[in-house]
Amino acid sequence: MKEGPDLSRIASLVGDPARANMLSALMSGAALTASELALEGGVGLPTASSHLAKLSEGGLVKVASQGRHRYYALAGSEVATMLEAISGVAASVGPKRARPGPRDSAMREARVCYDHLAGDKGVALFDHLTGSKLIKHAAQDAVLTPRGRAWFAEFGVDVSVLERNRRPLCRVCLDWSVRRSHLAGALGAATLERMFALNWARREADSRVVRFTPKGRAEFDRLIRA
Amino acid sequence: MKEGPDLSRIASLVGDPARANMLSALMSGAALTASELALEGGVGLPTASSHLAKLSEGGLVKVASQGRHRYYALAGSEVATMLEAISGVAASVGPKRARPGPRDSAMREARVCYDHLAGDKGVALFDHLTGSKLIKHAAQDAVLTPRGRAWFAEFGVDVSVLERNRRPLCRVCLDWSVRRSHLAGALGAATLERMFALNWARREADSRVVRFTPKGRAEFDRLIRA
DNA sequence: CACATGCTTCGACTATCATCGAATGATGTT
DNA sequence: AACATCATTCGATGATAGTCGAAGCATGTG
Repeated sequence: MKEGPDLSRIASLVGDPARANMLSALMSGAALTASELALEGGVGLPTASSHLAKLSEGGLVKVASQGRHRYYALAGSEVATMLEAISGVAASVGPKRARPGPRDSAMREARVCYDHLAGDKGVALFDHLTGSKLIKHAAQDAVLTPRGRAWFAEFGVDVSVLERNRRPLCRVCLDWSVRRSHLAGALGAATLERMFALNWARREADSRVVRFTPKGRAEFDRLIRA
Repeated sequence: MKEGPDLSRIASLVGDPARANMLSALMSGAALTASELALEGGVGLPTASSHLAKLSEGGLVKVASQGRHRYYALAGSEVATMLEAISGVAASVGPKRARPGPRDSAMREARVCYDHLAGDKGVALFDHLTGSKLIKHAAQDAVLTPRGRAWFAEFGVDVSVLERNRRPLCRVCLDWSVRRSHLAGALGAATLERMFALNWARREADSRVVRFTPKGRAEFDRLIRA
């Protein structure tokens, strides 16, 4: 009863929510670790590992061991094209967003993407950073300008400390709710952390939603308007 | 934990083998009935109905009631594009045909596609029909030439009887094993039936495989070589 | 009106698979 | 060498979803 080019084999790999989220995260082109993908998928580490084994076995992702990390990435552009095509159908035939729901709109406004800020707020911040020439955006990466370094220092993020870390300072991430980029990497993480420390926002329990306080919202607006 | 454009929702629809086979069958562009799709999917009628309800609900297929038949077709070109993209990945990353298995190779050689002959044998027949100008192939349909009518009469198929039926005489169907067309419609069905009657082949139990007898194989070769 | 055909719904069963806790392996750090 | 971190494997559990038989609808035919 088996049929030709195994459509269902590939589609069922994408058909699991956790795996679909992982693949979406990899659509940015970046290579992510198993732990990062576990968070993206909203599952535990063992589960994620199992999923990644299946994706790898199925030829959708490739893995590169590097130290004690294992970096996963999409296997090729064909896979990315396929995911885009599926997204297209999902968006067109599945408005399904009849009643977005409170949780959903909150996710669109601000959410955690691994450890940095995504959603409208994340994109707004990124736009300001590029618009004011505080960072220079090039392809998958971005570099901090001298003025940007000062700007972050004033905000309370010590860039020089971050640079001692192995983790890339600036990364760019694409999210689904807006078709735009936001800041990732060590700097993105530190920025979100700083916002939490300043009590501008806090993370909702058991969710990726970031909920801003009224004060935080005002301060944030002032920050990116300056 | 829900994510953006619901990738997994769409992909899981395609992720079931029965549904994937149904969708593949619909890739020909033709509208098929629930019964036909049940055969394509290799499942019973109740199961197929359930699947079709899901596909319809999910926006992948549209349905048109016409008398006591319900004709299912792909919802749009976007869906077809997506299926092609998935097929592309399936074909490229999933040769997976390491050990095709006996059943599989038999399926490739000759199988029933609803009620007509598909696989290598079906394609070979179709090639002969077009090559010898016995039928003229145009898009989704085909028309029988006068010489073709005589050819089928000699083979033992009375075309004029078939024409009294409501069912289209000539249809063209695309199959997965070869990327080519074979003959469907009332004429395709009658041809296969005639081959069974001549004892050239018989249908394997609980399968779509058509197994040719040695004599049948020789006769068939002679038929399409003449 | 009875009957046949095509399809859907219902109910029950089953198998597959996603999930996580705990343990193990692998690599880098102190 | 001891420890910490990242990741995988194993084992057990639970839920989802595919499957079909039987019955119910709907539509066409004698």
